Amino acid sequence: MVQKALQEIERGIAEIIDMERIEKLVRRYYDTGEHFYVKAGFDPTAPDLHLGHTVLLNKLATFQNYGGIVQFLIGDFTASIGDPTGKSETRKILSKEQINQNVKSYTDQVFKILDPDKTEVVFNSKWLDKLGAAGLIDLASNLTVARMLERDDFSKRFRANTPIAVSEFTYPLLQGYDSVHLKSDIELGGTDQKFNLLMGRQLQKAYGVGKEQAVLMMPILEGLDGVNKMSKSLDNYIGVTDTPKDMYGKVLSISDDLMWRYYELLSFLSLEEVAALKEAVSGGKKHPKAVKEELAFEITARFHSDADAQGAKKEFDNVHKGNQIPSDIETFETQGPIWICQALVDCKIEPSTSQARRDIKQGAVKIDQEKLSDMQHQLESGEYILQVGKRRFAKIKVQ
RNA sequence: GGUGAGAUACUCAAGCGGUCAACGAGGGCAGACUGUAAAUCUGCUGGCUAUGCCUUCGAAGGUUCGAAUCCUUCUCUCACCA
Repeated sequence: MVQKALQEIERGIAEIIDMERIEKLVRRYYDTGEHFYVKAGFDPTAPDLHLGHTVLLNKLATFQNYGGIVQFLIGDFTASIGDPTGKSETRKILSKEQINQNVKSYTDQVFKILDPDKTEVVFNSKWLDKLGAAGLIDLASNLTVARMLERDDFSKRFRANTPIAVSEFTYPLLQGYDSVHLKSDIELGGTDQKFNLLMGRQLQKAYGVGKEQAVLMMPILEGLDGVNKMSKSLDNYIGVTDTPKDMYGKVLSISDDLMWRYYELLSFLSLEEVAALKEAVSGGKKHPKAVKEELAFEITARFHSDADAQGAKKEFDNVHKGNQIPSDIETFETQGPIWICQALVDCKIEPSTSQARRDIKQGAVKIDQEKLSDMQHQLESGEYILQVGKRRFAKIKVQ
């Protein structure tokens, strides 16, 4: 039983520090029923969860099955200060109301995956507000600058002569201090968080908490482009609240290589089953697209329903195999006659008339499935389906 | 505090008085090929019913017929020194 639990815990992880400790905790749970605490920190600035987050959340859910109580930490303190990390992208300072609102939509989504009865939502402003200057200095004395510069992110930027604000040095410290306060047994995070996660261990020791948290790192999920990490700001994400149609379509748009990565990190199929699929594809027994469809279906069904996934698949096949118009395109009304470029902008499928002209020039614009070449074309009264490229559609009613 | 270097479009990065809406690369969009995949090839990539006009090269002023390019002040970054 314990063996099975440990196997499941280890699946798909990138790196683990102090596995012995995790083993002890799980074993103790089976022997005595005593729970342990698993911490994971979240930034309240981005309330829209995407599949990249679910990699971690799924792992947290696994721990809940084996005695873990999740400490769902909202980093509201840091968010209210602002973070100079992103080059020019200065983080907006959030108000309390905004944060609360974000957290609500956050937890609504999170509890689709996590068990609310085994989750404690905590805010780090509760103890960090009280830390004070003296506390911060005391905290900072636990760390040398040289050590701080070992962090990958910092050393790179230091060498590249890009600015590093002194305040940034405090983030790892504060994150580690959270672990001190919460007396966490295990902390989960992405591999990019390694330094910060280890800081928790170090500080727990320094502050005599009596335990040093084990650290478990999940791989970073690549976004749709297959290169960068999945993130909202890069617009290469699949949101857990995406419509079934979008979700299905987005999964199918990833490359074949990336598909295997998604299978590994997102699918609930056993590793053996995935290996079998891989074998079938490389042996030519299965078409990669068919395998990708299965994945798209699984993921869509998980966040919506089987019926929704069915519908999404049908719609997709109609549009792309049958070359039909999607069923749910937006309709706009306007007065005619209207210049085609203006109409495209009004329908929000082109950002500017300049861009519309360029696309017409390249033969990317269609009216009722017919390619348009006349840039000066006027739409008379009637109803038209406008299309730009393969995936931008709109219906327009001209009076 | 002193000295020096720098800030250019989504990102990196040329340009250093007119020919600059600004080389090049990446990214993005589109076309061909496909499986709305990847790879590859091609075109486009500030706005405006446009062989022209308008707004852009950290900010504000100035010199000039003319400035991203020269001068002044300011803001920010980096390096060395203290």
